[in-house]
Amino acid sequence: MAEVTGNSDEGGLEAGPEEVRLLAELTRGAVTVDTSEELTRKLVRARRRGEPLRVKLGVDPTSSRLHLGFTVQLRKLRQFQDAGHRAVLIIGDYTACVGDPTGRNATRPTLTHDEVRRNAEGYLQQAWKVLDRDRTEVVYNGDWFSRMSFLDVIGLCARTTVARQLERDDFSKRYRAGTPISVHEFVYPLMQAYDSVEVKADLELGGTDQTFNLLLGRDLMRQEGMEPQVCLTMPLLVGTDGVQKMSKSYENDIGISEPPHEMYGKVMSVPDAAMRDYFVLVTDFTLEEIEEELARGPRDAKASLARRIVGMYHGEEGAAEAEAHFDRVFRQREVPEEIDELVLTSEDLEDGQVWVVALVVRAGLAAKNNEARRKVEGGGVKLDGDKVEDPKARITPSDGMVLRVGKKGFRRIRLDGSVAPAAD
RNA sequence: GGGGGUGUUCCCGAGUGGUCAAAGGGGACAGACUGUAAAUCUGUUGCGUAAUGCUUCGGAGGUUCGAAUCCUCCCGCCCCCA
Repeated sequence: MAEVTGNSDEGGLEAGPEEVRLLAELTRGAVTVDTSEELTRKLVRARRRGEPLRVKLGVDPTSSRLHLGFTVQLRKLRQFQDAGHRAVLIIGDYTACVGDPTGRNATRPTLTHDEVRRNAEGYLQQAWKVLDRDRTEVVYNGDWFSRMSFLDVIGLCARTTVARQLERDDFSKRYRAGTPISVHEFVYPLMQAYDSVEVKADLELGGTDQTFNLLLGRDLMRQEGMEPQVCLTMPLLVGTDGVQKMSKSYENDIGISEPPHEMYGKVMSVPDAAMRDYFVLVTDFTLEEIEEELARGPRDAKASLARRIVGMYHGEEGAAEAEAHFDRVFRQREVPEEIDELVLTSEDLEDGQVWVVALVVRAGLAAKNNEARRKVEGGGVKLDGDKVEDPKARITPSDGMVLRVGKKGFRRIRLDGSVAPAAD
């Protein structure tokens, strides 16, 4: 929880009970607030003058998929909106081209500007599931960066030092390990910091990994003679592996636009130890409710978590269906209600038969024959519930037969008109 | 500009003339078990209806009966000195 330090009455602005309450609410879940005094002062002033605070969140649309990890910041931003403040969502169309080096052990692959703009559209569509669109100002940082001259860029670079950058853990590790650090990676934090100057941010939100970038924003604003922004950092949500932060590149993410049963299953695959973080960071459960849920035991608590999360993005009904599907397929090991069909034509058959391995590949449940063969040998392939153990087996498919590969892969076999009903 | 390193299968990382499709770990997939796609344990993990088969070890040539391993050139990356 955030360390909330004493209030300040500097400038004759005294914090009333309203600010005390707001401060506690708005900093809930935060790891650090630099600084609480400044935030209090800003909140008081906002109330006095009736001017909402400008709360900045920068996102680099490196992908058009928005996952639960991002919603930690988005939800915090939403909280500020609900308290009457203005969300300034910066789409880092330029910064995404540079690539944030934070936490990386290698240079990020860079994207083209077009790819980024395209991603941004899909990204925003999903962001509106969390944010209040009417109170959000969307800006692209390419608007100002594209107008800067090379001299302007040099000037920006002069605002910080190499030594300061190298103090960062990720850079110093890479430097010591002998992995490359490109010069443009030093520029990234400066760009993010400069965004704050451009949008006159009162506060910037970010994950704890963004601390360096956020604090540099304060420096830059001060250098510009502006009131520095308050920096509020949120914990990073771990991915489905329960170890690394959620990220598409680690393939441990849960996208908020994924189909309900996929989402439900992924939440259920989160290790028990990470459950509390999920409850706290991405759901509306109150802290008391969370304790109650956890007390019900890991399986039930996780099911409840999964239902809530799916419900937030797919509605109650979608969540209920996802849960029913999960219970049926994974708890009772039964065939799901709805299965994709695999239509076989006479071209797939030889004397009315198919080689199992070929069938599995044809169904798209294995990429290569070898993979399919291994699954058969490992006992993972079943036809109408009967295990097929011989990888050389040829089987006679019938209409409506169910092919199962592993725990998750199902196909209902359909024979199209070109296949004569089995004569033998 | 000078000197020294390094590039391996999805990733990390061993290998230094045949016994190498290549140790080990991670990941992934499958199985058992179960409380779930948790945890734990087991197996598999280049392609191939499998054959003394085919294609891999940055790229192109070469030496050799035989190379990931040796040589030449090229490309990428890292370090030190200047």
